[in-house]
Amino acid sequence: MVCWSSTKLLNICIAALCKAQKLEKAEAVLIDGIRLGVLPDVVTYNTLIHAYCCFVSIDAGYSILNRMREAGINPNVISYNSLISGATRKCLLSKSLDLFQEMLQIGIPPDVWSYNNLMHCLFKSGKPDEANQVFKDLLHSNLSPHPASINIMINGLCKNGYTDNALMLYRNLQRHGFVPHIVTYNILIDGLCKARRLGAARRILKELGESGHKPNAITYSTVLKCCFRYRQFEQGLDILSEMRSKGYTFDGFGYCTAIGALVKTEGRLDAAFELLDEIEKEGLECDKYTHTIIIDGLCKSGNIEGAQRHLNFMNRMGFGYNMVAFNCIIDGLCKAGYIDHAMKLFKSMEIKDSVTYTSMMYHLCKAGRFRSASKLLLSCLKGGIDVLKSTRQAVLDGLHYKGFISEARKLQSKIQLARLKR
DNA sequence: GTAGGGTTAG
Repeated sequence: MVCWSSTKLLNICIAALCKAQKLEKAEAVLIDGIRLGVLPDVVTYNTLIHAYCCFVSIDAGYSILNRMREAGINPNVISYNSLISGATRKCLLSKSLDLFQEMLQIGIPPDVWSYNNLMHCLFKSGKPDEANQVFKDLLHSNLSPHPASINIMINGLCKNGYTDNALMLYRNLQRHGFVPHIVTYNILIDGLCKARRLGAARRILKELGESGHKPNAITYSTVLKCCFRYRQFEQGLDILSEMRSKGYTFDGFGYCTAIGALVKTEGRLDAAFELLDEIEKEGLECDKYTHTIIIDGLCKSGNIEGAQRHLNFMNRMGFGYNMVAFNCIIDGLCKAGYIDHAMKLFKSMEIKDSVTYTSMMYHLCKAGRFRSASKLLLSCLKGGIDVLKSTRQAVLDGLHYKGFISEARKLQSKIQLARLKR
């Protein structure tokens, strides 16, 4: 009795450490436990398998399976499901299939989640026919499908371009008493939107309203994304205000979707800034990607000072070094004709990438400053930074055009040398 | 355990 409860304690402790990604500590606790006579059980090892699959690798998870066998504990369906779901997450189809097969061979009967994971993995790997076969196997087995099985099917069919089949399956199941969940509605709305089937998407949205389920944050960001994708800006903004008036919950993700779409598709910075205010009021967070889209939008609209101010604002907010924003500002400065200013900023940057270089070189070439561009190209070659072929060519052509033939030849040979080294 | 993504050059 004492032993049983101490194993349970051990498991709670290991589970907490695994959840915090402290795998080494979890292992240490396991070793200490064994030394004190607390025997790990199948739950202990399954917890470790799950954690290793999540944070290390499937192979690391599998080695725990071997360790548990050596300790005289037989793996169960949960051990295998953890491995298969890990493989599914990483889209390792052959591993998923092997594990499923292995499970059957050693006589562990798969449960509905084994099937679900396998279906999901097949869909993610672009094998809808095979996934459909697994679904049929599930229906013919003595197991009953979980609501998630249906969702995985509908989602997989949509993602693989079989929106009609997804809709047919949905209607068919409904006739047989299937009650869709909010997840099902969201999957269908997204799938139909992406397939440009807006009428059908609207019908599902209406059904969702009539079902008694409440649309959630995912529903809204899906619908919003769809509105902006098809340039229905006013409708998108209407949906936003409708949500506000009805007091629906909306998360930062949804706001970011809306802001990004507004700026990228039509340069609607006014509306974007309004939403940014609203995010703050709601106590939600806007991520660095969305802030960077705003900075780029400001640059593209010619408001480089505004972009600079927004970058300063990001710094004050505690966002780290934002190379992409610098790249946007450099590009904006060049396009506005302030190449020297851009060059100064370029030189001050702590970290640069191929975009920084490509952008700067392109504009130097455009301004006829081929020798400066050539210098930058040389430092790219030295630093192993990739540059677009067209930009490389522009530098070479420019040197030729200006009559710097020997410089062009030297550069050409250095480009070839760099290519050979790779 | 299944649903909504992402930033910059050319």
